[in-house]
Amino acid sequence: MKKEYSETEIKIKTAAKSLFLKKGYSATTTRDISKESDINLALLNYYFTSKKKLFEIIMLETFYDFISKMVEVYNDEKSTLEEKLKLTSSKYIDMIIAEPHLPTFVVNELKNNPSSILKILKGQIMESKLVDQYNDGVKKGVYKKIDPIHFVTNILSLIVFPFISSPIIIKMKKFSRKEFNEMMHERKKLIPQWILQMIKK
Amino acid sequence: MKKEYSETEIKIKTAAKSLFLKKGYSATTTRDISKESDINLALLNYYFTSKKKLFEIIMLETFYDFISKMVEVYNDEKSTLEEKLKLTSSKYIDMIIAEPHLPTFVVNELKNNPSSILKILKGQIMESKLVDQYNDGVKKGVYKKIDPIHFVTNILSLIVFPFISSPIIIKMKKFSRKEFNEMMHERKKLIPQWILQMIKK
DNA sequence: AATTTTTTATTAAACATTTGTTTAATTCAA
DNA sequence: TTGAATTAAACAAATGTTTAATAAAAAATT
Repeated sequence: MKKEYSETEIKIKTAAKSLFLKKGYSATTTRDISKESDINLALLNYYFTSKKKLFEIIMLETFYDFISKMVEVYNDEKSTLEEKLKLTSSKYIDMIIAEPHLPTFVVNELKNNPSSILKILKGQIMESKLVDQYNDGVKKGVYKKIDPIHFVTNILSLIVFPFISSPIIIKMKKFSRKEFNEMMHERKKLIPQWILQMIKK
Repeated sequence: MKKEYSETEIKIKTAAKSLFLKKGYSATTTRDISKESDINLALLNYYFTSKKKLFEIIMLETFYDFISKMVEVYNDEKSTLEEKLKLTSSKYIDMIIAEPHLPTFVVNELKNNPSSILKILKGQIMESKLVDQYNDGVKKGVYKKIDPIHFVTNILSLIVFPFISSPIIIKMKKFSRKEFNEMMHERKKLIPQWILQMIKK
C-alpha cells in the first residue's frame, strides 16, 4: 500500500503540495514546483510521469488525512457523543490553523476528481459510532428525530466554513489573522455546546 | 456607476461567468470563452482589454449579488429576527440551487482578490438591524452573550457549507442531485430553528 | 581489492502545444 | 464617408513533456 519515497521525491511532493494548496492545480506550473523544491524540471516527470499524476497522489493523501482525522474520532468506542464533538472541533481547528489552505483546496479540487477519491468515505461516517450514539438519543427521546446527515453536516459546517470564509470575517470584524485564530479557538468550546442544543428536544 | 453593455459584451460576459464559475480563473482560457459565447477571440480584448479585467468585472458583480441578498434582508426594519433567519435561509438556498458553483467560486477566488472587492462588506452586516436585534436579545437576557460574529458566521455556515461539501454528502448518503436538493429545502425550515436554539439561554 | 560494466539519477536543451494578446484587413452601420 | 465592429492570422511568452548527454551509484567481473 505505502510507497517508499526517495529524498528527491519527497522534496518534489512537499513543494508541490504547498503550491497546489495555495494556488490550486491550474495556477501551479511544473516550473514553480521545480523551483520551490530546488530540483531539475525533468525530474518531476522522471519520478511522477506527469503533473496530473503528481497532483492525484497529493490530492489523495491530503483528502485521506483530512477525512481520517474525523473517522478515527467518530468511531471511537469509549468516548461519549459530547466528547467526540469536543475532540473533533479541537483537532480540526488546530489542523486547519496550521494549514489554512487545506479546506478550500479539498472542497475546490474535489468537484473535479469525483468518485474515485471519495471511495474513502464509504460507510466510515454515516455508520460510525457517533451516528449510532445520536440515533440512540433519538430512540430514548432526548434528541430530535432528524436525518443524521444534518447532524453530521452541521458539525463540519460550523468547524470548517469559518476558515473558508475567513477573508470575509476578517474584513467584517477588522480582524488580524491572529485575532481570527483566537476566534476559532473560542469555537472549540462553543461548537459542541451549539450542536447539543440543536439536537436536544 | 452602471455600465451599458452591448449585445456582444453580454454574450461574452455570460459565457465567461459560466466558465469562471465552473472551472475557476486559471483553468478557463480565452478561447473557451470565445467558443462558448460564439464570438471572435479578438473581441474579448477589444471590449474587455484582458482576461484579467473581464474576470474582475464578473467577480465584482457576482460577489455583490451574493452579498447584497444578505445585506437587504439583514437591514430590513420591519421583520423580526426570526423572520430574517427564515428569509435568508430560503433565499440563499434557492439561489445556490439555481447556481451550484456560486459558493465555491466566491470563496475560492476571494483569497486572491483581497481587500478591493471586500469593501462592499464594510459595516453592512456587523452593523445591520439583525445584529441590533440580536444584541437587544442579549440585553434582555433571552440570548446568550457571545460576540455576534459567531452568530453571523453560523448562519452562513449552515446555509452555504453543505453546498460546498455536496460531493461528500452525496457520496456518504448515496444521494442523487435531486435528493441532495431536497435535503437543502428541508434545511430552510431547520436552520432558523437551530440558530434560535443556539442563541437562546 | 581494483576495475569494468550496468543501472540509476540528474542535467541542460529542445520540442510541440497552448495561451493571452495584437495587428492589419474587412465588413457593417451611422 | 467616417468610425465602430468583426475577423483571420500572427506573435511572443509560457507550459508540460521529452531527449540525449553526463554524473553518480550499484553490481559484476577480473
